[in-house]
Amino acid sequence: MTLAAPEAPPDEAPLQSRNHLLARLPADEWERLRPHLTGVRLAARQRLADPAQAIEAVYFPLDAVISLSTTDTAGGSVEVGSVGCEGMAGLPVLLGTDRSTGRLLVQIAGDAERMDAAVLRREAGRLPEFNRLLLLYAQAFLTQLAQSTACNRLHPADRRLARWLLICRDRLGRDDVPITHETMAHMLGVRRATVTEAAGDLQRQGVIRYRRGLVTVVRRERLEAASCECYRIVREEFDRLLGVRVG
Amino acid sequence: MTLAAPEAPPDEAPLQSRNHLLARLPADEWERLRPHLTGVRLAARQRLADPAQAIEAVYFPLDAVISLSTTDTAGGSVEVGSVGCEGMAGLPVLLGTDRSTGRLLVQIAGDAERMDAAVLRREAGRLPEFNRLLLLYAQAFLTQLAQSTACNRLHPADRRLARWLLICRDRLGRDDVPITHETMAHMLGVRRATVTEAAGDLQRQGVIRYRRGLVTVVRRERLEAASCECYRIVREEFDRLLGVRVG
DNA sequence: GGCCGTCCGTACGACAGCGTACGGCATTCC
DNA sequence: GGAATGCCGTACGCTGTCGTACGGACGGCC
Repeated sequence: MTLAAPEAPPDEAPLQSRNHLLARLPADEWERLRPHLTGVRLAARQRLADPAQAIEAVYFPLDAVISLSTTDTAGGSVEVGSVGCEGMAGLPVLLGTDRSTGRLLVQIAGDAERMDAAVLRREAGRLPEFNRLLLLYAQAFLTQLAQSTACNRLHPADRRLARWLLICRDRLGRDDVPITHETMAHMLGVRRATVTEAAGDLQRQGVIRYRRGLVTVVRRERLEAASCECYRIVREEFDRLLGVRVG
Repeated sequence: MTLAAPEAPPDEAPLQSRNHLLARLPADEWERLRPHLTGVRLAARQRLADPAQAIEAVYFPLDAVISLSTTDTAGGSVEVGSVGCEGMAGLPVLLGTDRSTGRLLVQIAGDAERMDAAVLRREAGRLPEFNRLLLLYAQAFLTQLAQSTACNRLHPADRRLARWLLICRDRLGRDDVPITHETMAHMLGVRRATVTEAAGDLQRQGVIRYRRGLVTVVRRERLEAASCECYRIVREEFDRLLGVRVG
């Protein structure tokens, strides 16, 4: 729910974006970027980029969640990172290439601001604060990947599930997460049955509740206790670098 | 072994660095950076940065190998990425922060060029090609992390060992890799015994040979066949972005 | 030459997670 | 109302990896 500025007619563009990166821009840079942003509605399972394909546009989610996943030739696939209102999908464009490595998939439907890749490249060179913020975000994303690498090796499935749900809740900005066991299994790189068991435990403990494709976080603090430390570590790094509370 | 330019006295600085990033700089930028580089010898197990500590300098390895690893409070630790002559250790400095996330540890002793963090920040802002190359390297490193995240989740220990050995051989630039099973176990995040078994298999197949802390790659192409596809994927991305043959 | 620290081989029980599979229950659509 | 479909619960045997542990071998050092 966006609160329009009191003086402005309700259908005018808001003074500040719901995307945390865009919200931190100084007024002049924000004004300059606004004409290049297009509000779009992203549908669940929509593909925004495929491996080895050119990235046409980058996306600043408002309440959508986009996941970056890698598939191997044997058919296995795992999420390696996710992007919500705290960030931007399409970092390779910023870093100087237009090819995606993984697959960008809309995980949870919602709104986002879209910007042409060419515009991003041009404006990042002209607007110093925009550029600085995006590079800081790249560093935060890198931390997220590094932690996930360790997490996938060291931590059991139930704690990783708790972590994933927390992240998703934060990115989404509300407690109702529309998602199925099947999808979570793909994200975590485990069997669906493993998710069912772990989620069942969490539900019996009253931490979450769910039914047919809708998970509800009931006790956030206990979910955090059930998750591995990777959640806290990455979150604190985002706070430190970008000063955004992602939850 | 560096070949000095024929006309120059043998003890003068070489015309081009053995570090692939530095080697790709145009002459003017290289000349400008050279005074700020200090050749250092890195000893095995030396720590170049610790979690949450300020990064004082970045390193461009010549034939040393530096690994970035993450430790969790339970004591587990895994390598999340490694840096050799193809890159630079200390990306956070480029991206706008001076705090390290993981631990930078010298994996294999060797030479490197050292540059003060402050100098890197300043010169990256002034030398466009230097800046461009470093950002491309950041993207390549990101790909490496993403692939490792998936790899740790999807692939069995023996294939990951083969991959790790290949990477290390490439970064080092020769077939003799001075390393113990214990250290490899730490890097892969597995038991020492698991490494012993997997390495024993490779030795029996004549792919590698080893004795007391020295692994020798005998048949490179068969090692590549034994490794998971992650090796090839990351290598091709490095080639594509930076045009360096890392092996 | 003998000692000792480091490094490697091997073994055994335990267990998390896998692959597969079947059945029940909610929706939705006819 | 009935059928089809998607989603979730549960089960069973299996495999990779773990934790631990002991013994042997190499190499440096006194």
